[in-house]
Amino acid sequence: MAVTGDETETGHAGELTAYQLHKPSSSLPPGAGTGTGTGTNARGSKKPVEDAVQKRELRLMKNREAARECRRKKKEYVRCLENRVAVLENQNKTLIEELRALKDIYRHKVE
DNA sequence: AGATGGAGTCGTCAATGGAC
DNA sequence: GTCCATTGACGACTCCATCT
Repeated sequence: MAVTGDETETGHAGELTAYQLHKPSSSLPPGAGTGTGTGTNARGSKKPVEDAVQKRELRLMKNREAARECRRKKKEYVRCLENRVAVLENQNKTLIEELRALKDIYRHKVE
């Protein structure tokens, strides 16, 4: 559980961190990182480098969303499990009480 | 007041499985 | 075989509590 409730909009969400800016991007095609020099071609058609960069950005964006959704679902799942545990614990308590009462009744009968 | 550690969140990468 | 969605793992970062 978070100490405070302010999960969203705090921290570094939404802006580039030093880590993001400097992290080596292994999945980038060779030469796509700097955007200088390589990949220039005739005008008109989209440069392959630009295309690759755009593709990468799209992929990152989609994966970012997917990760968010994945975490949301996981949290929901855990919440459900915790709920279920609480319910079952209650049931268990009730059954134990019931058993105790029945045993009492039986004991009085045989005595 | 500053250092430190723990807990939580986020973005990214990489592996994987399913659909086509 | 390729594409895409999902998810575990990792590092970066923030916030808060506690210690010195």
